[in-house]
Amino acid sequence: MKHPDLNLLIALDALLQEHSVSRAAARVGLSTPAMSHALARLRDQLGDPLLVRAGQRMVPTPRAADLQARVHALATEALGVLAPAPVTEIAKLDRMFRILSTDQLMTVIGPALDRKLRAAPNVSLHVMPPQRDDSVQLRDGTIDLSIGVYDYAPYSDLPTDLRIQQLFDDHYVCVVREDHPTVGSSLTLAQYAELDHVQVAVRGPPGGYVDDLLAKHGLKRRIARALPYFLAALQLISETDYVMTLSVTLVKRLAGKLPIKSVQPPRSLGLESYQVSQLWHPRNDRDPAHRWLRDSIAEAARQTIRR
DNA sequence: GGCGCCTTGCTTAAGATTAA
DNA sequence: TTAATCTTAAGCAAGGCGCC
Repeated sequence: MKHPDLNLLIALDALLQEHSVSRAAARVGLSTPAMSHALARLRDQLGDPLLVRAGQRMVPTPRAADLQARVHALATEALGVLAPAPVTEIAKLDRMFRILSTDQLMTVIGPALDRKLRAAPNVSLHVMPPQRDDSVQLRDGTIDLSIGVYDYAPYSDLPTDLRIQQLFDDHYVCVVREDHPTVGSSLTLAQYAELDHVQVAVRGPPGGYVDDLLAKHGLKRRIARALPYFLAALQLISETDYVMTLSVTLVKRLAGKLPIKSVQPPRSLGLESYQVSQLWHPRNDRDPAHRWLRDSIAEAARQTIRR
């Protein structure tokens, strides 16, 4: 099926608005002959002269006069569809963003992010726990953005169709209750392995990175309690003799708010630092509102870590 | 006759189609 | 996939038409 040339719709609109080939040409950025050719094609296609000479002027035929309002509405709509997305006024933005993040990261950057988001009073934020594989929901559009640690499996081979931006570097520290009966300011590897552990297992069953490192030393720890939330885990730590290994930025953020103390993990364990990043689907790359959200998160992270 | 506007013929470039 | 060919639309130059 041969489709009509929709450029002719724009040309016809200009001709019916201007009642002049030369002015219509100037209006759409064509030469006069080019517009004249377009008028000839329109005449041929519609079987009507559309504009006819009346002295030095061109006047519309009844058919053209009848089409004028419809053509103008269609041309305006078409140009609107093809125009670049309007610049978003953040203060007037009315939208809900859905992001995946742990309570740990929201505790660290949440207050600073909230201050940023207040620039858009009608923006709301729905934070949900991370999934086994965040990329699924990023791809299908059910979430807008994911914040987390993506430099380990299953994300070490991050799909190339997703965008990632590093937010800040973090490393591990151990915490026990302030008046723990056996733990001082540091831990030996043997002591670390002997203690009962609390682990926050957000994405799946307990175990993982720390256990893999212990296994290299022929050691194994007992995970006495596995919880989905960091704050609940820390509350538990403050009232028991368990030990927990977690983000130093979270521990700093909560300093003085819980009766816990941070303890150097055993150096020989080989815990490495890691990067916290935000992840999104490229369909949102050029969405001004989404870009504003990403910039707000990045700036909130910078402000929080600078402290 | 001069001027302004539109049309027409020709050339060129870009995109589409077809064949190898 | 590439090259050749065809089609289409734009611009340039020139001519036609109507008015003053």
